[in-house]
Amino acid sequence: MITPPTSQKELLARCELLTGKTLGQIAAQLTLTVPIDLQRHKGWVGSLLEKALGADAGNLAEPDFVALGIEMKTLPLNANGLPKESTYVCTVAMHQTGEVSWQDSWVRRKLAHVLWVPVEADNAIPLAERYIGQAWLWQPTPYQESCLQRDWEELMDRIILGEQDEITGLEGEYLQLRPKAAHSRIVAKGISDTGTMHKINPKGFYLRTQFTRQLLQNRESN
DNA sequence: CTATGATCATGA
DNA sequence: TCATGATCATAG
Repeated sequence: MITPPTSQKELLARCELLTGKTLGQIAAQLTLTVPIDLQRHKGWVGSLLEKALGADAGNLAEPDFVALGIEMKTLPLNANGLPKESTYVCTVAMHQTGEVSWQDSWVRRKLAHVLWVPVEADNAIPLAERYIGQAWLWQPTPYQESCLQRDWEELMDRIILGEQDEITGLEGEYLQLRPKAAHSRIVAKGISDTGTMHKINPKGFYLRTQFTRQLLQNRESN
């Protein structure tokens, strides 16, 4: 187990050591085996890089680097070097609905300070041969945050009205709400328009690739 | 079940 | 081709 970085500088220094390495090389250093593909190991790349960088939050609802308050996200890149998938942020909180503000929302806390780690994700490249790109730290600009806040407030308004089941991934310019569960039959507690609990399929917030593509493009300014 | 980490797979 | 909805693994 690698000790957590004690400073932002140390974290970035560790990232530099990973830049230009392959997933196979990193796995070898940690004595881990590389799966054939990600079909049954969807979170493998993220977990590998967390271990390599010394993330210590485990599966707690905390930023990956607890002391630094920094969340790490891998950014899967397609053959053109652009983000390939949306980025999961967190599940929608179904408790305390009606009294959550953007300022203390889970989404805002998660995205307050993010270490983005680009990783090749073109399926034509064997997993072990995929390269790590240069990671960078990001904090939302006031404009970016206002966009996220607007999407979040629109979605939360509907959830508070008990319309969570009607929300589709089509809504939200940069932040969307999509299913997030082991499968579509699992149920969680939700809230109806009358304020009573009922069963619904859990959903989570995701950043659209359009948003992360802009972050990648503007990464020098962050 | 909920949290962590995400990508898969299919329809449009 | 690409985004939405569905799904996979693991820990507690």
